[in-house]
Amino acid sequence: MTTRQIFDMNAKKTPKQIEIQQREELLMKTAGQILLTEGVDALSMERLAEKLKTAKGTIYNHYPNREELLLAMAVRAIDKRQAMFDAASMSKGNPRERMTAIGVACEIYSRNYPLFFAVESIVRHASIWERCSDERRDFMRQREQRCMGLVAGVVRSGVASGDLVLPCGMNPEELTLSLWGLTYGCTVINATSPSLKEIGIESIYRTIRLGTLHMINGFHWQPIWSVNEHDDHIARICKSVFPNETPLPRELTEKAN
Amino acid sequence: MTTRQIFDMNAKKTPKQIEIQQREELLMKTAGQILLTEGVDALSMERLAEKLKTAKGTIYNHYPNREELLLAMAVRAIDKRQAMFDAASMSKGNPRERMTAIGVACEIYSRNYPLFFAVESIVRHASIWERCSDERRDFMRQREQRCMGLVAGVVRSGVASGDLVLPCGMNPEELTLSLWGLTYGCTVINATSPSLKEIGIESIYRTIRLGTLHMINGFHWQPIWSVNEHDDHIARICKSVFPNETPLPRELTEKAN
DNA sequence: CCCATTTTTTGACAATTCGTCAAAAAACCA
DNA sequence: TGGTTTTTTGACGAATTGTCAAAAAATGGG
Repeated sequence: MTTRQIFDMNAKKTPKQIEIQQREELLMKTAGQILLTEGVDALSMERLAEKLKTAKGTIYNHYPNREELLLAMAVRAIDKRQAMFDAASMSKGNPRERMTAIGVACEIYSRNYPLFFAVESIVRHASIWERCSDERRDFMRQREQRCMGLVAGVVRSGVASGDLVLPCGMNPEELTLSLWGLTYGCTVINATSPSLKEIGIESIYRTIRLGTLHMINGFHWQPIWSVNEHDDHIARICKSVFPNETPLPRELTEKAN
Repeated sequence: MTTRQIFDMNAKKTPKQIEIQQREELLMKTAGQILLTEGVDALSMERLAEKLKTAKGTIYNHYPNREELLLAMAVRAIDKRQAMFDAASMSKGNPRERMTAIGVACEIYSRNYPLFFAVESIVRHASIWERCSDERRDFMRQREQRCMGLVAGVVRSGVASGDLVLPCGMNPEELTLSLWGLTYGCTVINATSPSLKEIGIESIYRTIRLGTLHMINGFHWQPIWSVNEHDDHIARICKSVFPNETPLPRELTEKAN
Protein backbone atom coordinates (compact mmCIF):
# COMPACT_ATOMS: atom_id res chain seq x y z
CA MET A 1 0.00 0.00 0.00
CA THR A 2 1.10 3.51 -0.68
CA THR A 3 0.25 5.10 2.63
CA ARG A 4 1.86 2.46 4.78
CA GLN A 5 4.95 4.63 5.22
CA ILE A 6 3.13 7.15 7.35
CA PHE A 7 2.25 4.82 10.14
CA ASP A 8 5.63 3.15 9.94
CA MET A 9 7.00 4.94 12.95
CA ASN A 10 10.53 4.66 14.36
CA ALA A 11 11.63 2.81 11.26
CA LYS A 12 15.36 2.35 10.90
CA LYS A 13 14.82 1.46 7.31
CA THR A 14 16.21 2.55 4.00
CA PRO A 15 17.55 6.04 3.33
CA LYS A 16 14.49 6.61 1.20
CA GLN A 17 12.20 6.01 4.15
CA ILE A 18 14.19 8.48 6.16
CA GLU A 19 13.87 11.00 3.37
CA ILE A 20 10.12 10.52 3.43
CA GLN A 21 9.96 11.05 7.16
CA GLN A 22 12.00 14.19 6.86
CA ARG A 23 9.71 15.42 4.15
CA GLU A 24 6.79 14.81 6.46
CA GLU A 25 8.37 17.25 8.92
CA LEU A 26 8.96 19.81 6.21
CA LEU A 27 5.43 19.26 5.02
CA MET A 28 3.94 20.00 8.43
CA LYS A 29 6.13 23.03 8.79
CA THR A 30 5.26 24.38 5.36
CA ALA A 31 1.57 23.74 5.88
CA GLY A 32 1.82 25.73 9.12
CA GLN A 33 3.49 28.59 7.33
CA ILE A 34 0.81 28.74 4.68
CA LEU A 35 -1.92 28.57 7.29
CA LEU A 36 -0.50 31.44 9.30
CA THR A 37 0.52 33.72 6.48
CA GLU A 38 -2.10 33.04 3.83
CA GLY A 39 -5.11 31.67 5.69
CA VAL A 40 -6.95 28.36 5.74
CA ASP A 41 -8.28 28.62 2.24
CA ALA A 42 -4.82 29.03 0.79
CA LEU A 43 -3.82 25.74 2.34
CA SER A 44 -4.74 23.50 -0.58
CA MET A 45 -2.96 20.36 -1.59
CA GLU A 46 -1.88 22.04 -4.79
CA ARG A 47 -0.43 25.07 -3.03
CA LEU A 48 1.42 22.80 -0.66
CA ALA A 49 2.85 20.75 -3.51
CA GLU A 50 3.89 23.89 -5.27
CA LYS A 51 5.70 25.24 -2.20
CA LEU A 52 7.44 21.93 -1.66
CA LYS A 53 8.30 21.62 -5.34
CA THR A 54 6.81 18.18 -5.62
CA ALA A 55 3.80 16.76 -7.43
CA LYS A 56 0.39 16.75 -5.88
CA GLY A 57 0.33 12.99 -5.83
CA THR A 58 3.25 12.93 -3.44
CA ILE A 59 1.33 14.94 -0.88
CA TYR A 60 -1.51 12.48 -1.24
CA ASN A 61 0.94 9.72 -0.42
CA HIS A 62 1.36 11.31 2.99
CA TYR A 63 -2.25 12.20 3.70
CA PRO A 64 -5.23 10.72 1.92
CA ASN A 65 -7.03 14.06 1.84
CA ARG A 66 -6.98 17.64 3.01
CA GLU A 67 -8.94 16.93 6.17
CA GLU A 68 -6.49 14.32 7.36
CA LEU A 69 -3.64 16.72 6.72
CA LEU A 70 -5.33 19.25 8.97
CA LEU A 71 -6.06 16.62 11.58
CA ALA A 72 -2.44 15.54 11.56
CA MET A 73 -1.54 19.15 12.34
CA ALA A 74 -4.14 19.16 15.08
CA VAL A 75 -2.66 16.05 16.64
CA ARG A 76 0.67 17.80 16.91
CA ALA A 77 -1.06 20.74 18.50
CA ILE A 78 -2.89 18.70 21.06
CA ASP A 79 0.27 16.78 21.87
CA LYS A 80 1.90 20.04 22.80
CA ARG A 81 -1.09 21.04 24.86
CA GLN A 82 -1.11 17.72 26.62
CA ALA A 83 2.55 18.00 27.49
CA MET A 84 1.93 21.38 29.05
CA PHE A 85 -1.12 20.13 30.94
CA ASP A 86 0.91 17.21 32.18
CA ALA A 87 3.59 19.47 33.56
CA ALA A 88 0.99 21.73 35.15
CA SER A 89 -1.02 18.99 36.79
CA MET A 90 2.07 17.46 38.35
CA SER A 91 3.62 20.71 39.52
CA LYS A 92 4.45 21.45 43.13
CA GLY A 93 1.84 23.16 45.23
CA ASN A 94 -1.64 22.69 46.59
CA PRO A 95 -4.51 21.76 44.23
CA ARG A 96 -5.55 25.34 43.69
CA GLU A 97 -2.04 26.23 42.65
CA ARG A 98 -1.97 23.29 40.26
CA MET A 99 -5.29 24.37 38.79
CA THR A 100 -3.84 27.81 38.25
CA ALA A 101 -0.86 26.19 36.59
CA ILE A 102 -3.23 24.66 34.06
CA GLY A 103 -4.65 28.10 33.40
CA VAL A 104 -1.12 29.33 32.84
CA ALA A 105 -0.54 26.45 30.44
CA CYS A 106 -3.58 27.51 28.43
CA GLU A 107 -2.46 31.09 28.27
CA ILE A 108 1.09 30.27 27.24
CA TYR A 109 -0.27 27.84 24.68
CA SER A 110 -2.56 30.27 22.97
CA ARG A 111 -0.11 33.17 23.21
CA ASN A 112 3.08 31.45 22.17
CA TYR A 113 1.67 28.85 19.80
CA PRO A 114 -0.96 30.66 17.77
CA LEU A 115 -0.68 28.15 14.95
CA PHE A 116 -1.49 25.25 17.24
CA PHE A 117 -4.44 27.04 18.69
CA ALA A 118 -5.72 28.00 15.24
CA VAL A 119 -5.45 24.43 14.02
CA GLU A 120 -7.38 23.08 16.99
CA SER A 121 -10.21 25.46 16.17
CA ILE A 122 -10.20 24.75 12.46
CA VAL A 123 -10.47 21.05 13.02
CA ARG A 124 -13.53 21.49 15.20
CA HIS A 125 -15.40 22.87 12.23
CA ALA A 126 -18.07 20.53 10.99
CA SER A 127 -17.01 20.45 7.36
CA ILE A 128 -13.61 19.16 8.34
CA TRP A 129 -14.53 16.99 11.28
CA GLU A 130 -17.24 15.16 9.35
CA ARG A 131 -14.91 14.12 6.57
CA CYS A 132 -12.26 12.47 8.70
CA SER A 133 -11.93 8.78 9.23
CA ASP A 134 -13.38 7.33 12.41
CA GLU A 135 -9.91 6.33 13.56
CA ARG A 136 -8.55 9.86 13.42
CA ARG A 137 -11.63 11.21 15.09
CA ASP A 138 -11.42 8.73 17.93
CA PHE A 139 -7.75 9.50 18.26
CA MET A 140 -8.43 13.20 18.66
CA ARG A 141 -11.27 12.63 21.08
CA GLN A 142 -9.06 10.38 23.14
CA ARG A 143 -6.40 13.06 23.43
CA GLU A 144 -8.92 15.70 24.28
CA GLN A 145 -10.49 13.55 26.95
CA ARG A 146 -7.11 12.86 28.41
CA CYS A 147 -6.54 16.61 28.76
CA MET A 148 -9.92 17.00 30.42
CA GLY A 149 -9.08 14.09 32.67
CA LEU A 150 -5.93 15.82 33.84
CA VAL A 151 -7.88 18.90 34.82
CA ALA A 152 -10.63 16.89 36.49
CA GLY A 153 -7.93 15.08 38.44
CA VAL A 154 -6.76 18.35 39.91
CA VAL A 155 -10.34 19.19 40.85
CA ARG A 156 -10.60 15.81 42.54
CA SER A 157 -7.50 16.40 44.61
CA GLY A 158 -9.00 19.71 45.64
CA VAL A 159 -12.08 17.88 46.85
CA ALA A 160 -9.99 15.16 48.47
CA SER A 161 -7.90 17.66 50.40
CA GLY A 162 -11.01 19.39 51.67
CA ASP A 163 -10.09 22.68 50.00
CA LEU A 164 -13.06 22.48 47.67
CA VAL A 165 -16.63 21.43 48.30
CA LEU A 166 -18.60 21.00 45.10
CA PRO A 167 -22.19 22.19 45.35
CA CYS A 168 -25.20 19.92 45.18
CA GLY A 169 -24.26 17.02 42.98
CA MET A 170 -21.84 18.88 40.73
CA ASN A 171 -19.09 16.57 39.61
CA PRO A 172 -15.45 17.45 38.89
CA GLU A 173 -15.96 17.19 35.14
CA GLU A 174 -18.63 19.86 35.26
CA LEU A 175 -16.36 22.31 37.00
CA THR A 176 -13.63 21.39 34.56
CA LEU A 177 -15.86 22.11 31.63
CA SER A 178 -16.91 25.46 33.07
CA LEU A 179 -13.31 26.58 33.30
CA TRP A 180 -12.46 25.07 29.95
CA GLY A 181 -15.43 26.67 28.30
CA LEU A 182 -14.64 30.07 29.73
CA THR A 183 -11.05 29.89 28.56
CA TYR A 184 -11.84 28.38 25.19
CA GLY A 185 -14.83 30.58 24.49
CA CYS A 186 -13.04 33.82 25.28
CA THR A 187 -10.06 32.87 23.16
CA VAL A 188 -12.23 31.94 20.21
CA ILE A 189 -14.23 35.13 20.48
CA ASN A 190 -11.00 37.05 20.63
CA ALA A 191 -9.67 35.35 17.53
CA THR A 192 -12.83 35.90 15.54
CA SER A 193 -13.99 39.34 16.62
CA PRO A 194 -10.96 41.54 16.26
CA SER A 195 -12.70 44.64 17.50
CA LEU A 196 -12.74 43.81 21.19
CA LYS A 197 -10.30 46.58 22.06
CA GLU A 198 -12.74 49.14 20.77
CA ILE A 199 -15.34 48.10 23.28
CA GLY A 200 -13.13 48.14 26.33
CA ILE A 201 -11.49 44.72 26.39
CA GLU A 202 -7.85 45.62 26.43
CA SER A 203 -6.59 42.10 26.88
CA ILE A 204 -8.49 38.89 26.57
CA TYR A 205 -6.02 37.18 28.86
CA ARG A 206 -6.78 39.66 31.60
CA THR A 207 -10.45 38.88 31.15
CA ILE A 208 -9.85 35.15 31.35
CA ARG A 209 -7.68 35.51 34.43
CA LEU A 210 -10.28 37.60 36.21
CA GLY A 211 -13.10 35.33 35.13
CA THR A 212 -11.49 32.09 36.23
CA LEU A 213 -10.17 33.60 39.45
CA HIS A 214 -13.60 34.73 40.51
CA MET A 215 -15.30 31.58 39.37
CA ILE A 216 -12.94 29.49 41.46
CA ASN A 217 -13.34 31.87 44.35
CA GLY A 218 -17.08 31.59 43.81
CA PHE A 219 -16.79 27.88 44.47
CA HIS A 220 -14.94 28.75 47.72
CA TRP A 221 -11.91 26.75 46.63
CA GLN A 222 -9.37 27.31 49.39
CA PRO A 223 -7.12 29.16 49.72
CA ILE A 224 -9.11 32.09 48.38
CA TRP A 225 -6.87 34.50 46.49
CA SER A 226 -6.97 38.18 45.91
CA VAL A 227 -6.32 39.54 42.43
CA ASN A 228 -2.77 40.42 43.42
CA GLU A 229 -2.05 37.01 44.83
CA HIS A 230 -3.36 35.45 41.65
CA ASP A 231 -0.89 37.39 39.54
CA ASP A 232 1.90 36.52 41.95
CA HIS A 233 1.17 32.85 41.59
CA ILE A 234 1.02 33.10 37.82
CA ALA A 235 4.43 34.75 37.69
CA ARG A 236 5.87 32.09 39.97
CA ILE A 237 4.33 29.22 37.99
CA CYS A 238 5.75 30.56 34.74
CA LYS A 239 9.24 30.38 36.15
CA SER A 240 9.00 27.10 37.99
CA VAL A 241 6.77 25.00 35.75
CA PHE A 242 7.43 26.43 32.30
CA PRO A 243 11.01 27.73 32.51
CA ASN A 244 11.58 27.30 28.79
CA GLU A 245 8.58 29.30 27.63
CA THR A 246 8.41 33.04 27.26
CA PRO A 247 6.91 34.04 30.61
CA LEU A 248 3.54 35.76 30.81
CA PRO A 249 3.21 39.44 31.66
CA ARG A 250 1.38 40.65 34.75
CA GLU A 251 -2.08 41.39 33.49
CA LEU A 252 -4.06 42.19 36.58
CA THR A 253 -1.99 44.44 38.77
CA GLU A 254 -1.00 47.00 36.17
CA LYS A 255 -4.39 48.53 35.90
CA ALA A 256 -4.93 48.41 39.66
CA ASN A 257 -2.23 50.96 40.26
CA MET B 1 -28.02 46.00 -11.53
CA THR B 2 -29.21 42.52 -10.92
CA THR B 3 -28.80 42.41 -7.17
CA ARG B 4 -30.54 45.66 -6.48
CA GLN B 5 -33.73 43.83 -5.60
CA ILE B 6 -32.28 42.35 -2.42
CA PHE B 7 -31.65 45.63 -0.72
CA ASP B 8 -34.92 47.02 -1.98
CA MET B 9 -36.72 46.57 1.29
CA ASN B 10 -40.38 47.31 2.00
CA ALA B 11 -41.02 47.81 -1.70
CA LYS B 12 -44.66 48.13 -2.64
CA LYS B 13 -43.70 47.43 -6.23
CA THR B 14 -44.74 45.08 -8.93
CA PRO B 15 -46.11 41.59 -8.32
CA LYS B 16 -42.83 40.25 -9.66
CA GLN B 17 -40.90 42.00 -6.91
CA ILE B 18 -43.21 40.50 -4.35
CA GLU B 19 -42.64 37.08 -5.82
CA ILE B 20 -38.90 37.60 -5.50
CA GLN B 21 -39.21 38.60 -1.86
CA GLN B 22 -41.32 35.55 -1.16
CA ARG B 23 -38.75 33.38 -2.84
CA GLU B 24 -36.11 34.89 -0.60
CA GLU B 25 -38.07 33.62 2.38
CA LEU B 26 -38.42 30.19 0.88
CA LEU B 27 -34.75 30.26 0.01
CA MET B 28 -33.70 30.96 3.59
CA LYS B 29 -36.03 28.30 4.86
CA THR B 30 -34.79 25.70 2.39
CA ALA B 31 -31.17 26.56 3.08
CA GLY B 32 -31.85 26.04 6.76
CA GLN B 33 -33.42 22.67 6.09
CA ILE B 34 -30.44 21.51 4.09
CA LEU B 35 -28.04 22.76 6.74
CA LEU B 36 -29.80 20.93 9.54
CA THR B 37 -30.54 17.68 7.76
CA GLU B 38 -27.58 17.27 5.42
CA GLY B 39 -24.79 19.33 6.95
CA VAL B 40 -22.85 22.42 5.90
CA ASP B 41 -21.11 20.79 3.00
CA ALA B 42 -24.36 19.77 1.41
CA LEU B 43 -25.47 23.39 1.36
CA SER B 44 -24.15 24.28 -2.07
CA MET B 45 -25.66 26.71 -4.49
CA GLU B 46 -26.43 23.87 -6.85
CA ARG B 47 -28.17 21.79 -4.21
CA LEU B 48 -30.20 24.81 -3.21
CA ALA B 49 -31.21 25.53 -6.81
CA GLU B 50 -32.14 21.92 -7.26
CA LYS B 51 -34.35 21.87 -4.17
CA LEU B 52 -36.02 25.11 -5.20
CA LYS B 53 -36.43 23.92 -8.79
CA THR B 54 -34.83 27.00 -10.24
CA ALA B 55 -31.60 27.60 -12.09
CA LYS B 56 -28.37 28.29 -10.26
CA GLY B 57 -28.19 31.76 -11.73
CA THR B 58 -31.36 32.72 -9.92
CA ILE B 59 -29.82 31.92 -6.56
CA TYR B 60 -26.88 34.08 -7.52
CA ASN B 61 -29.31 36.90 -8.17
CA HIS B 62 -30.20 36.80 -4.50
CA TYR B 63 -26.72 36.30 -3.05
CA PRO B 64 -23.50 37.00 -4.90
CA ASN B 65 -21.82 33.93 -3.40
CA ARG B 66 -22.14 31.16 -0.91
CA GLU B 67 -20.56 33.09 1.93
CA GLU B 68 -23.04 35.92 1.66
CA LEU B 69 -25.87 33.42 1.68
CA LEU B 70 -24.55 32.04 4.95
CA LEU B 71 -24.06 35.50 6.37
CA ALA B 72 -27.61 36.40 5.45
CA MET B 73 -28.71 33.41 7.48
CA ALA B 74 -26.48 34.54 10.33
CA VAL B 75 -28.05 37.99 10.30
CA ARG B 76 -31.44 36.43 10.82
CA ALA B 77 -30.02 34.39 13.65
CA ILE B 78 -28.47 37.31 15.42
CA ASP B 79 -31.64 39.33 14.97
CA LYS B 80 -33.48 36.67 16.91
CA ARG B 81 -30.80 36.62 19.57
CA GLN B 82 -30.91 40.37 19.85
CA ALA B 83 -34.67 40.38 20.27
CA MET B 84 -34.36 37.90 23.12
CA PHE B 85 -31.55 39.86 24.75
CA ASP B 86 -33.65 42.99 24.44
CA ALA B 87 -36.54 41.40 26.24
CA ALA B 88 -34.23 40.03 28.93
CA SER B 89 -32.37 43.23 29.60
CA MET B 90 -35.59 45.16 29.99
CA SER B 91 -37.36 42.62 32.14
CA LYS B 92 -38.71 43.34 35.61
CA GLY B 93 -36.44 42.69 38.56
CA ASN B 94 -33.13 43.74 40.04
CA PRO B 95 -29.98 43.74 37.91
CA ARG B 96 -28.97 40.25 38.98
CA GLU B 97 -32.35 38.93 37.92
CA ARG B 98 -32.01 40.69 34.58
CA MET B 99 -28.57 39.21 34.09
CA THR B 100 -30.03 35.80 34.78
CA ALA B 101 -32.73 36.56 32.23
CA ILE B 102 -30.00 37.02 29.64
CA GLY B 103 -28.61 33.64 30.59
CA VAL B 104 -32.07 32.20 30.12
CA ALA B 105 -32.25 33.87 26.72
CA CYS B 106 -28.99 32.18 25.71
CA GLU B 107 -30.19 28.80 26.84
CA ILE B 108 -33.56 29.06 25.12
CA TYR B 109 -31.82 30.31 22.00
CA SER B 110 -29.40 27.44 21.71
CA ARG B 111 -31.94 24.82 22.78
CA ASN B 112 -34.92 25.92 20.74
CA TYR B 113 -33.15 27.41 17.73
CA PRO B 114 -30.34 25.00 16.94
CA LEU B 115 -30.20 26.18 13.35
CA PHE B 116 -29.58 29.76 14.38
CA PHE B 117 -26.89 28.76 16.79
CA ALA B 118 -25.22 26.54 14.20
CA VAL B 119 -25.23 29.33 11.65
CA GLU B 120 -23.63 31.78 14.05
CA SER B 121 -20.81 29.33 14.62
CA ILE B 122 -20.34 28.51 10.97
CA VAL B 123 -20.01 32.12 10.03
CA ARG B 124 -17.28 32.65 12.61
CA HIS B 125 -15.11 30.25 10.72
CA ALA B 126 -12.22 31.93 8.98
CA SER B 127 -12.80 30.49 5.53
CA ILE B 128 -16.25 32.01 5.43
CA TRP B 129 -15.63 35.19 7.35
CA GLU B 130 -12.64 36.13 5.21
CA ARG B 131 -14.57 35.93 1.97
CA CYS B 132 -17.39 38.25 2.92
CA SER B 133 -17.66 41.86 1.90
CA ASP B 134 -16.57 44.48 4.40
CA GLU B 135 -20.11 45.79 4.58
CA ARG B 136 -21.57 42.47 5.68
CA ARG B 137 -18.77 41.98 8.16
CA ASP B 138 -19.27 45.38 9.71
CA PHE B 139 -22.97 44.74 9.83
CA MET B 140 -22.49 41.52 11.77
CA ARG B 141 -19.96 43.08 14.11
CA GLN B 142 -22.34 45.92 14.80
CA ARG B 143 -25.11 43.52 15.77
CA GLU B 144 -22.80 41.51 17.93
CA GLN B 145 -21.53 44.56 19.72
CA ARG B 146 -25.05 45.69 20.32
CA CYS B 147 -25.77 42.38 22.06
CA MET B 148 -22.66 42.76 24.17
CA GLY B 149 -23.71 46.31 24.95
CA LEU B 150 -27.04 45.10 26.26
CA VAL B 151 -25.32 42.72 28.65
CA ALA B 152 -22.76 45.29 29.74
CA GLY B 153 -25.64 47.65 30.43
CA VAL B 154 -27.08 45.21 32.93
CA VAL B 155 -23.69 44.89 34.58
CA ARG B 156 -23.56 48.68 34.79
CA SER B 157 -26.91 48.87 36.51
CA GLY B 158 -25.65 46.29 38.97
CA VAL B 159 -22.72 48.54 39.74
CA ALA B 160 -24.93 51.62 39.86
CA SER B 161 -27.32 50.03 42.33
CA GLY B 162 -24.46 49.04 44.59
CA ASP B 163 -25.24 45.32 44.26
CA LEU B 164 -22.00 44.66 42.44
CA VAL B 165 -18.50 45.97 43.06
CA LEU B 166 -16.12 45.15 40.25
CA PRO B 167 -12.62 44.25 41.41
CA CYS B 168 -9.55 46.35 40.73
CA GLY B 169 -10.10 48.09 37.44
CA MET B 170 -12.26 45.45 35.86
CA ASN B 171 -14.79 47.04 33.57
CA PRO B 172 -18.32 45.87 32.78
CA GLU B 173 -17.32 44.63 29.36
CA GLU B 174 -14.76 42.29 30.86
CA LEU B 175 -17.32 40.67 33.11
CA THR B 176 -19.67 40.48 30.17
CA LEU B 177 -17.09 38.71 28.09
CA SER B 178 -16.33 36.24 30.86
CA LEU B 179 -19.95 35.21 31.04
CA TRP B 180 -20.32 35.24 27.29
CA GLY B 181 -17.20 33.19 26.81
CA LEU B 182 -18.27 30.61 29.35
CA THR B 183 -21.68 30.22 27.75
CA TYR B 184 -20.42 30.29 24.20
CA GLY B 185 -17.41 28.08 24.83
CA CYS B 186 -19.39 25.38 26.59
CA THR B 187 -22.03 25.33 23.90
CA VAL B 188 -19.48 25.06 21.14
CA ILE B 189 -17.62 22.29 22.91
CA ASN B 190 -20.89 20.51 23.40
CA ALA B 191 -21.76 20.80 19.72
CA THR B 192 -18.38 19.59 18.54
CA SER B 193 -17.44 16.89 21.05
CA PRO B 194 -20.47 14.66 21.21
CA SER B 195 -18.98 12.34 23.79
CA LEU B 196 -19.41 14.58 26.81
CA LYS B 197 -21.99 12.31 28.38
CA GLU B 198 -19.50 9.51 28.55
CA ILE B 199 -17.23 11.52 30.77
CA GLY B 200 -19.80 12.65 33.25
CA ILE B 201 -21.33 15.77 31.72
CA GLU B 202 -24.98 14.85 31.63
CA SER B 203 -26.22 18.24 30.48
CA ILE B 204 -24.20 21.11 29.16
CA TYR B 205 -26.91 23.52 30.25
CA ARG B 206 -26.58 22.33 33.83
CA THR B 207 -22.86 23.00 33.59
CA ILE B 208 -23.37 26.48 32.21
CA ARG B 209 -25.94 27.31 34.87
CA LEU B 210 -23.67 26.16 37.66
CA GLY B 211 -20.66 27.90 36.15
CA THR B 212 -22.31 31.27 35.64
CA LEU B 213 -24.09 31.12 38.99
CA HIS B 214 -20.86 30.59 40.86
CA MET B 215 -18.93 33.07 38.80
CA ILE B 216 -21.48 35.75 39.55
CA ASN B 217 -21.55 34.72 43.19
CA GLY B 218 -17.75 34.87 43.09
CA PHE B 219 -18.02 38.53 42.15
CA HIS B 220 -20.30 38.98 45.19
CA TRP B 221 -23.10 40.29 43.03
CA GLN B 222 -26.01 40.79 45.42
CA PRO B 223 -28.32 39.19 46.16
CA ILE B 224 -26.26 36.00 46.38
CA TRP B 225 -28.31 32.98 45.33
CA SER B 226 -28.24 29.37 46.25
CA VAL B 227 -28.47 26.75 43.55
CA ASN B 228 -32.13 26.24 44.33
CA GLU B 229 -32.94 29.91 44.19
CA HIS B 230 -31.18 30.11 40.83
CA ASP B 231 -33.40 27.42 39.35
CA ASP B 232 -36.46 29.10 40.82
CA HIS B 233 -35.57 32.36 39.16
CA ILE B 234 -34.93 30.63 35.84
CA ALA B 235 -38.34 28.99 35.92
CA ARG B 236 -39.99 32.30 36.75
CA ILE B 237 -38.13 34.18 34.03
CA CYS B 238 -39.16 31.62 31.42
CA LYS B 239 -42.78 32.27 32.18
CA SER B 240 -42.70 36.01 32.58
CA VAL B 241 -40.13 37.11 30.00
CA PHE B 242 -40.40 34.42 27.35
CA PRO B 243 -43.99 33.22 27.61
CA ASN B 244 -44.08 32.12 23.98
CA GLU B 245 -41.02 29.91 24.11
CA THR B 246 -40.90 26.32 25.27
CA PRO B 247 -39.87 26.76 28.89
CA LEU B 248 -36.60 25.36 30.21
CA PRO B 249 -36.47 22.32 32.48
CA ARG B 250 -35.11 22.47 36.02
CA GLU B 251 -31.53 21.39 35.62
CA LEU B 252 -30.00 21.93 39.01
CA THR B 253 -32.41 20.70 41.60
CA GLU B 254 -33.11 17.28 40.15
CA LYS B 255 -29.74 15.88 40.96
CA ALA B 256 -29.66 17.52 44.39
CA ASN B 257 -32.54 15.41 45.64
C1' DC C 1 -54.63 44.19 -26.31
C1' DC C 2 -50.22 44.85 -28.58
C1' DC C 3 -45.53 45.82 -28.85
C1' DA C 4 -41.23 47.99 -27.39
C1' DT C 5 -38.39 48.11 -23.38
C1' DT C 6 -36.75 46.52 -19.09
C1' DT C 7 -36.12 42.91 -15.82
C1' DT C 8 -35.40 38.21 -14.69
C1' DT C 9 -34.22 33.54 -15.60
C1' DT C 10 -31.58 30.12 -17.63
C1' DG C 11 -27.94 26.80 -18.39
C1' DA C 12 -23.71 26.41 -20.97
C1' DC C 13 -19.11 27.74 -19.93
C1' DA C 14 -14.49 28.83 -17.82
C1' DA C 15 -11.98 28.28 -13.69
C1' DT C 16 -10.63 26.04 -9.55
C1' DT C 17 -9.69 22.26 -6.56
C1' DC C 18 -10.15 17.59 -5.14
C1' DG C 19 -8.71 12.96 -5.36
C1' DT C 20 -7.31 8.91 -8.68
C1' DC C 21 -4.36 6.11 -11.23
C1' DA C 22 -1.49 4.13 -14.81
C1' DA C 23 2.87 4.96 -16.46
C1' DA C 24 7.52 6.68 -15.59
C1' DA C 25 11.27 7.22 -12.51
C1' DA C 26 13.83 6.01 -8.67
C1' DA C 27 15.28 2.98 -5.13
C1' DC C 28 16.31 -1.40 -3.57
C1' DC C 29 18.54 -5.81 -3.43
C1' DA C 30 20.65 -10.01 -4.74
C1' DT D 1 24.21 -5.20 -13.23
C1' DG D 2 19.45 -6.31 -13.89
C1' DG D 3 15.05 -7.60 -12.16
C1' DT D 4 11.68 -6.25 -8.67
C1' DT D 5 9.50 -3.14 -5.61
C1' DT D 6 8.51 1.43 -4.12
C1' DT D 7 7.74 6.16 -5.06
C1' DT D 8 6.73 10.03 -7.92
C1' DT D 9 4.40 12.25 -11.46
C1' DG D 10 0.92 14.86 -13.86
C1' DA D 11 -2.94 14.05 -16.88
C1' DC D 12 -7.60 13.09 -15.96
C1' DG D 13 -12.58 12.86 -14.25
C1' DA D 14 -15.64 14.76 -11.02
C1' DA D 15 -17.61 18.36 -8.34
C1' DT D 16 -18.47 23.04 -7.40
C1' DT D 17 -17.99 27.96 -7.96
C1' DG D 18 -19.20 32.11 -10.21
C1' DT D 19 -20.13 34.46 -15.03
C1' DC D 20 -22.70 35.94 -18.86
C1' DA D 21 -25.05 36.21 -23.24
C1' DA D 22 -29.20 34.75 -24.90
C1' DA D 23 -33.97 33.44 -23.97
C1' DA D 24 -38.08 34.21 -21.43
C1' DA D 25 -41.05 36.88 -18.74
C1' DA D 26 -42.82 41.11 -16.95
C1' DT D 27 -43.84 45.87 -17.41
C1' DG D 28 -45.92 49.99 -19.19
C1' DG D 29 -47.45 53.30 -22.66
C1' DG D 30 -50.43 53.88 -26.48
